[in-house]
Amino acid sequence: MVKGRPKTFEDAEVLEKAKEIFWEKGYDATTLNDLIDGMGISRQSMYNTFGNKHNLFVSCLECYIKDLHDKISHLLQSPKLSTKEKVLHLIDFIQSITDGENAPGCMLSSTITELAQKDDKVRKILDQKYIEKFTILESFFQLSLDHNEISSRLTAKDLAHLFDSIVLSSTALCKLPNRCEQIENLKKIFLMQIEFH
Amino acid sequence: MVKGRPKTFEDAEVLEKAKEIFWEKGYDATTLNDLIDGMGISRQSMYNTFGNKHNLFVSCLECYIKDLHDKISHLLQSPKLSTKEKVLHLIDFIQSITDGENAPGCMLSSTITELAQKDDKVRKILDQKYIEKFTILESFFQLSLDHNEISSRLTAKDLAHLFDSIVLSSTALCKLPNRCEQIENLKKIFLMQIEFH
DNA sequence: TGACTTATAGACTGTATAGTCTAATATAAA
DNA sequence: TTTATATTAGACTATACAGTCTATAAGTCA
Repeated sequence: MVKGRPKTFEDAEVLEKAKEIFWEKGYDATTLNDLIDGMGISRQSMYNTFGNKHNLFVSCLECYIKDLHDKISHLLQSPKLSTKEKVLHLIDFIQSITDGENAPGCMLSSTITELAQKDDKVRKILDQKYIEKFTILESFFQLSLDHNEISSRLTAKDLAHLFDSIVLSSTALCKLPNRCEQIENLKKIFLMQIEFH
Repeated sequence: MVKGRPKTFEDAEVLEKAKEIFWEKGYDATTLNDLIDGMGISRQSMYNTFGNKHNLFVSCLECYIKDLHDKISHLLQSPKLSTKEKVLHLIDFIQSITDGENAPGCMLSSTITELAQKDDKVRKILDQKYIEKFTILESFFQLSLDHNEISSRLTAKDLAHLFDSIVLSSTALCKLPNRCEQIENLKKIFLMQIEFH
């Protein structure tokens, strides 16, 4: 066994809390005090466990994206749902992150805007993971088209691009007051591109 | 006449330079030294003329939006262009701000993401001006539909929302490397929504 | 020339922040 | 009990930044 006092918190748990804070406030606007208050551990424990603010952020971002991809993959592979239901659930996802006052939007999207240009490490992660997410969506639409479950004037790639574009813009729009109607409308426009069989 | 040494710079000229800097780097990431270096005036002159960094930013933002609206209005009212040409020029506008390395995107869009949630004064401006821009676009599409110059499954409002959404998302996407194809594709998708007569 | 205004460089101030260090305490195994 | 590690509070450091102040020069008019 290992000598010494054992850890009194779970890394994954406090990481989750840090993620919520970064997600809500972004990287720069989040101070170390915000973090340690929210994580419920001391400053020293934070540095011992995660190295520094930047490392912690990168871990949070990777955790956020992993959860996101898992959620989307799981949804799109669910055998219980029809293709139409899957698409409607995808769209519910947009609703869930853009609804209400101070909606956080999508952390992947807002990090692109805040950090992609000035932070090389973060840009590499965003670049790679964005492609990954795109591929998940494109494959789903391609399969649905191939199996004749949907048809569209747009290609699978187009549909994935359009969906991503709506997520990106909704993440920005939800920061202005009373843009629900506009986000609603974008969702409707997306659905109009697809006919379900 | 007024006594005293006359101003040696034009407010509008140095404001224009400040605008370029804020447009490229955003509000927080722009330091006062960046500004006075770029504007070519002393720190003191900046404070005498514009008050403080925040005021200067607000002036730049208003100046950016005014230019943008003038440019769009002028384009859409040009008697020399067909409706199709006008739409193609609109789309060229997206190209022009998202093309190349370190493309700045649309300052209105990136300011929404950076400041709309934490800066009341800026939010009010963005909110109001965003509606203004939207109205310009919607009226144009409505007129074009009414005059039977275009037809679409989408309403004028839908088309304006979709166009805005593509500007917003392109402004984010251009901060990741090699996203020209995706932006190209979004433009194509937009054009596919309209039939020109 | 004198009064007035604008300009500039650069020193200075106050504040916020990331990150480090210290001292004291707690827990587990040898 | 000793050794090693974990935890915490909080002091401390270094730095970056917005904004102010000072001293000095320069242009315009009476």
